[in-house]
Amino acid sequence: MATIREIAEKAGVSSGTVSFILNGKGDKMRISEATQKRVLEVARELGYLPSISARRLRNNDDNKIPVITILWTLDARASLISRFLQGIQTKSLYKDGLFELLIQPYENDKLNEVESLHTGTRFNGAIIANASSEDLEYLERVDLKVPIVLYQRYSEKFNTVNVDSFLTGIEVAQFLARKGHEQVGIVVPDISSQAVDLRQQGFLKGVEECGMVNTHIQKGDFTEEGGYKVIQSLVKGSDELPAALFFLSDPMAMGALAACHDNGIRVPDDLEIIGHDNDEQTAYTVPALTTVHLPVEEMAVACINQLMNLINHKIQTPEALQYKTKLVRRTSC
Amino acid sequence: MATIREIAEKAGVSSGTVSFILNGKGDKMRISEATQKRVLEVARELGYLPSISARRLRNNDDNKIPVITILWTLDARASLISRFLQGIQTKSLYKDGLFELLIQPYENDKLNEVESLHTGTRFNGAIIANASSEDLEYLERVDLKVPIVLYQRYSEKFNTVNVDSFLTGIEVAQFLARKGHEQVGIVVPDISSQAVDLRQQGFLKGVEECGMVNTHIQKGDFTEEGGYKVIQSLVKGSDELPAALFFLSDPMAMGALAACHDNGIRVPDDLEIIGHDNDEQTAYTVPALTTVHLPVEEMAVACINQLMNLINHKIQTPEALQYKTKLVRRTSC
DNA sequence: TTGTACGCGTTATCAC
DNA sequence: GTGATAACGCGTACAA
Repeated sequence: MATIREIAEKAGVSSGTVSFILNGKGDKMRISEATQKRVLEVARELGYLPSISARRLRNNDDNKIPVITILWTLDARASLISRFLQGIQTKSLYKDGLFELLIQPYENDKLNEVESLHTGTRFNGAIIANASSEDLEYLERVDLKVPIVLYQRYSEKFNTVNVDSFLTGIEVAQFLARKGHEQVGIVVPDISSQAVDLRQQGFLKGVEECGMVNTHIQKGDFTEEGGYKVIQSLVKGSDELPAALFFLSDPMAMGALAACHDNGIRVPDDLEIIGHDNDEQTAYTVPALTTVHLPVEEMAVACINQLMNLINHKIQTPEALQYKTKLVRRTSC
Repeated sequence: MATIREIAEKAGVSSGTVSFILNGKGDKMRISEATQKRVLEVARELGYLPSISARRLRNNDDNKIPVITILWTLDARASLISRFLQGIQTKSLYKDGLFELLIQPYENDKLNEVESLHTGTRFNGAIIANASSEDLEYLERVDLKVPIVLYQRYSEKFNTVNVDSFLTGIEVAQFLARKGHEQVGIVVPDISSQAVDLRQQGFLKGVEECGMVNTHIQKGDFTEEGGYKVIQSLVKGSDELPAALFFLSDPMAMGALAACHDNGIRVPDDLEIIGHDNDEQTAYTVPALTTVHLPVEEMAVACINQLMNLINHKIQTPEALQYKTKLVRRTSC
């Protein structure tokens, strides 16, 4: 809270002297031991916290390259950020030194508490990931001072990098229909998400169009445990199991695989399971998980490029980039 | 690159006018359409990038609460950050609003390229995670302008939050000995890491002390794929399999589980597998993975607390906090 | 629309 | 030997 000048006054020296001492240049500047000690003491008393922006402004290491921030939710989905970063890394986008990258965690549904979106005092541009419906509505409503790219969400107001989630749902349904299934189900993580909603709608539409029956819509926590519990409750219930279950998140599908194993349900013989995202681990589950590949890495690169173009005034009106998902067939389905 | 004043000059207006226009207050300030257009045009030409530190300094939203940065490597271990964040989140440390948290990715072995450690122009304090031996050596050598806490590393120069990795190695060996095994092996990720080295040394020491024989020291990539390949090469080799294999990383152990399944090696009957870290997924592998619990969540909280105390001048001399690992018995071993 | 004081740490110049 | 003074970086906002 205290500034260098307040310390100076209280210690009876000049602000320059304080600066030297606080930066360990006291000896070099031949400032007496006594003064140094006194100043350090006062700084401690006053709880001195250096102003990093003043330093930065003075040092001129600002304003050369833009600071890009990824706003990522601080919940179970935090683990998904690693693929996003890998995408940025492998394209050597990062090494070119054209921007500085930071990740800022925020609480789901509380994007409105990220004030720097209005003040513009933290970054030159932001990629917003996993925005909940509430967060999205907030974004539509307010005026932001900083260019933004939305990842995996759609909006007419902003630049977006997305995938056709509705189509994905349809395609998964069609895939299951081609395999000859009649009764299928879907498991949905209990988070508010445009992408999840669309996948579900697409799937249900596809199921109907293909003449199948959707017997289960289960909700659960967006974790392995959530998926595990879904299977447990299905087993305990009296209902017949569907032929296949589409999990809208890989971690949930992995939990389900474990639950099937524990309950003696053979996958894919007794129940087929299909996940979504194609997380790194899914190729190494037992049995290997069939899942929908989400091109996270490419989308990450696209987000950065879009944002850089926005920051560099190369884009005027919002663009919506669309990527394609792809079914990865392994053994669980 | 261009400042507001340069734009003003080129557009033939004052800097205040430019500021108003660039912030969308042109209409409110009743600045003519023509001028607004001209200024916007010049700003685009000059590639104007607002100085966020100047804004921040002016807005006085600096200097209230400290900015804490987590320096995390931008490699396969990026996924491990989620547990670290969960620890901070659940303790509501984050919600108290006593600090601002950022994650800054850096390249393994290139901590020296993170200049803000010297300039102090980005954050008030940093938690450094996963420092490689090279990075650690660098830290020992240079003078930093910012308080630091090392996570999972030990150094006399800095505050550290750690675990006794050597002891962990010994304890795992003793555990295997108690199970009556004679021939065991260890699988090590090929990254330079103090913690990994110590675990390995401890394990080998323990193996010897317990009268067992270490038959394999395998290296591999720090990923599921790396673990998978280790098993593959063991299978192809002519050597007999050891009774148990200690993987120094859970993802590798999970890959190994998959490889065993694919090669008809029954776990734990033919080969026992034990991992390290107790990642979220390990409870849901098939079979469930026995592993060493690393108290990441508690350590994360400790890191933040230590760093805050450092920033608030409450700690003078380096402290080394020590946490305990714990074996989590499941079915793979 | 303009002029300008301000926020705060840094450092080169100057003084005793 | 010890330390003071003041210009500077750049966007903001208020008085004029």
